[in-house]
Amino acid sequence: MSEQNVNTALLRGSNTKSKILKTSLKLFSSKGFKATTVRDIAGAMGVKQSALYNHFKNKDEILETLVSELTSSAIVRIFADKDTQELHKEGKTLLMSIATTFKLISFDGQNEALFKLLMQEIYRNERIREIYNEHFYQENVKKLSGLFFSMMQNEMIKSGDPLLLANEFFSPLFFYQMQVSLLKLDKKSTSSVVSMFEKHVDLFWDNIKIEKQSTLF
Amino acid sequence: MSEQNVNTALLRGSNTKSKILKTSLKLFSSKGFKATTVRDIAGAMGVKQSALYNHFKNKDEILETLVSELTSSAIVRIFADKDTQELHKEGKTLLMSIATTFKLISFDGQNEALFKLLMQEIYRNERIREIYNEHFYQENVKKLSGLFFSMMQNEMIKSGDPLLLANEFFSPLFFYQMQVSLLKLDKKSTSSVVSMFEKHVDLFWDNIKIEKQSTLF
DNA sequence: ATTTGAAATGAACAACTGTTCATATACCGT
DNA sequence: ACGGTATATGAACAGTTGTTCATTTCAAAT
Repeated sequence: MSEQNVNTALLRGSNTKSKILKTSLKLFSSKGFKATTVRDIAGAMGVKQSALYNHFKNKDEILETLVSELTSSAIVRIFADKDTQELHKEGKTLLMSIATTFKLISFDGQNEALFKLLMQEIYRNERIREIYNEHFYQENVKKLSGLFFSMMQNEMIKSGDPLLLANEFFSPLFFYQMQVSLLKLDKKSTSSVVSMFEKHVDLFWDNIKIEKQSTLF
Repeated sequence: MSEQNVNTALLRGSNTKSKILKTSLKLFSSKGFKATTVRDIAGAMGVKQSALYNHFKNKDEILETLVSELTSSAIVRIFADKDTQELHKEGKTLLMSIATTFKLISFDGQNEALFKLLMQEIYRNERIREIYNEHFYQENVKKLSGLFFSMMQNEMIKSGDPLLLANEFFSPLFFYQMQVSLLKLDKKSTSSVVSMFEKHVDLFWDNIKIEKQSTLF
């Protein structure tokens, strides 16, 4: 039975490995890396602690693997599909879709956990700080900056410092995302913060757009 | 010798207690609470671990005491001296002084450590989350909101949603403050971020102010 | 000089930590 | 059916953790 081959091949090997990663991410993101014990992880997946050492050299390697996944996660790839294709969309629509991507991250379990892991370990783990800074912050702000520069040249928005605009557009989105993750921790309502993502884009666009009425003359 | 009395009174009792707090804050804010051992704290102040238990019931009580101090720290009291007296200042000047307060926090050792402690433990410590949310976020945003409302009534700025404006003014300041603390960790230059505090106020004010030229007619 | 009380010490504890390793188990290709 | 390989187990380890406590130190008040 080749079908069973495939099944068991998936069940064996990499399956428990990915289960370890999944369980570890859940625990690390809620208790923190240091406070999570190897026994916690094993216990949560109904296995003895020594079993984990068939898949990972040690506890640190589990974290390192999770951190590596961060690079390819949605958190870091806000512009993933967008970027060039949608560049010719109406300006505000593009900004809104970026804001929505931010917003949705908070409501996907995997991404939310990765974000919480990032926030909790960023002050202790130099590698995480590096990924945050280069991939999450710098890269996205640079792309935003380029986007605003194009918009200025196309006379869609007022001219100014594109990098400043990028930072001012980015930072509230980051802040609201953090607020959502904090509110969800205490099971509080997130609705008022969630609406801020769109309000931010509305206000931001109103402030930078070139008024159409002046094209009359 | 009454002079010696005063000296030894200061040396005894509360002095070692405050030294424990100072040392603990330094260690907690750089390694995290869980990763800092009682032996670390005692060792850093040249004393044996058991000595700490004459001043605090346990390790948690040290953290709780530090967290309590948070409520009265500059981090939480952005509006401390400002508020009512300066309300009649020119609008932009007031906003700029608030932004400067934010900026200066990152460059005062004590406040910087408290901010890092806050950021590192906010996902694990419910009390810290509560203080952050009520005193640092809600309270300041509410005050900002009232400020913008007054400015709208005095026709200093365009009318709109004051709470939205407050959030949009607050969130970049918070973000830049976090950026500074992260850059300083890796001993990187903070100059480009530091200049953002002022640029933020400049741009923000330009967007909300009522153009003076229209008062000509 | 003696008493007193607060603060520091040294030693020890029990619990918990990450990790190792010989052994057992289950499943695959042959 | 068999042998091999990957994975799981049980038990143990050495080190670290927070905390306790009887004893000592030492300056202040009597």
